[in-house]
Amino acid sequence: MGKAKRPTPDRILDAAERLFAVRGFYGVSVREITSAADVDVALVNYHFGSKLDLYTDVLGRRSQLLNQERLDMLEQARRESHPKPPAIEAVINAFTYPLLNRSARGGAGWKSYFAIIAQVNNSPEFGGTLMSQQFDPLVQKFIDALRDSLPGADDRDIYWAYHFLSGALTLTFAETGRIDNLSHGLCRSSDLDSVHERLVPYVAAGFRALCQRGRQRAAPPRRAVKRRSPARADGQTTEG
Amino acid sequence: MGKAKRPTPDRILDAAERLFAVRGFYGVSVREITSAADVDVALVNYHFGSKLDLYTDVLGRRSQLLNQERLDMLEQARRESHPKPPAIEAVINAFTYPLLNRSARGGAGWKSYFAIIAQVNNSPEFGGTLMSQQFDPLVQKFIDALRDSLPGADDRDIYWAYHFLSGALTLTFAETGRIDNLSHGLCRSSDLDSVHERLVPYVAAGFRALCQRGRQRAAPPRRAVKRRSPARADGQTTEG
DNA sequence: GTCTATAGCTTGATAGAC
DNA sequence: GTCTATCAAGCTATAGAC
Repeated sequence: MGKAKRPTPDRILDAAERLFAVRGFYGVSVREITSAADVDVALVNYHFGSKLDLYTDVLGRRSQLLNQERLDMLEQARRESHPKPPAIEAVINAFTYPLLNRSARGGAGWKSYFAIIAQVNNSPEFGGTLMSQQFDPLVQKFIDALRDSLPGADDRDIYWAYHFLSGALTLTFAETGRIDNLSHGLCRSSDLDSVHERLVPYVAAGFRALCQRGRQRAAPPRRAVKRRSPARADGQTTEG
Repeated sequence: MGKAKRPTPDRILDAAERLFAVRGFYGVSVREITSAADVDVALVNYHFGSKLDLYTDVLGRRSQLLNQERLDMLEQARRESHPKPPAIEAVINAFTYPLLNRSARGGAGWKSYFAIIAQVNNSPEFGGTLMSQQFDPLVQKFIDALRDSLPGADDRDIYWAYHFLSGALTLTFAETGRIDNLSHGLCRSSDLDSVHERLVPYVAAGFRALCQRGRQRAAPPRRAVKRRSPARADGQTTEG
């Protein structure tokens, strides 16, 4: 970017984003942030308030923009398939593509943002509140779209299937390098195009398998779902 | 449990586990841990060494036991279907059931342990090293089993599909309460039996969809997110 | 094995000068 | 808007008495 000095609040947000991405909320001190941003310590308090206020502002800055993109893409998918509901692949693509695209090609700031999202989503302390605050209105709209695209599905199956999608997606954002170790370099955490190419069909198949379970419809879906094989090795039951 | 006082190292591990589960490695001080364990501050250093040593010991204590259970279950699935490889449902069940069962019915300590795993898995700092250290030898065996059960599959598809499973599973462990908010109480984070019932068919369908995909040619270049760009509403390809 | 004591720093937050 | 100065509290780690 240009050599012109960015406004102080932006400098603080940028530095905070970069540092929080690696060590999380508690692993970074306000002093480290202001030091990296090359501004005075007191300015965090002046511009943002508490450290937690800064943390939420770091997330909100990009979440807002992102949610608009995803909503636009969902609306477009709906328009294009109207009057029928779009295929779930299109819905899942609208949900995931803007994220993976920004992380892959949006620059270091976006990558840091997504790494923070991965941690927040999996935090017992912040996950329930912060994630819901940033994303739930949007997610509700996607849940509605999935419901339209999966007629007759049980809502509980849709919510859990969404939960699995959320976990797979945010672990991807963490880019921990673990799949690099595991695959001896065959796959790379940073290769988000490979992820996107696979995540959509994987998740779509999962949604269909769950939501078509137990349905006694005569009309055959596009693809038969294989019967589950009960591999309860220890004889215990897992269901109440 | 017995009223007899537990050994100091166990008291420290228990308290550390409980506190790390909520606020993570940096969000908890050694003093908080020893205070909760009702032992002296200096005893962490004496019994474990550094704070990070304690953290890894908290994980190792249960990971070891768990991995043995999962391996036993995998071997049993293999024996039962021999000479054919087991269905992938059986492999995925052996991978996930011991975890979800321990978290659901193993008591508070296990729940805390899994909450820590969720955070570590999604941590750019610890995810690559700590998770690999605790689980990769086991995961390699499961990857081999999946390969046997999915003849002809591309290894990259297997690794990425495993990655998606890992993310879905560990987000479940975090039990953040977010799905409770989202579903207005219809689903509950703590209802791990509902998770297990759905995770296995979901993941199995995802594996099959990925690994049985026709050999696809190179992906088309990525499109911009803007309105005029088609959103792949047809679901034919996921490359957006 | 346990505890006292402490070294040496760092923490988040802010009051008040400019 | 920025900076100096400071607060009261907390931090990890350890040496040394018992």
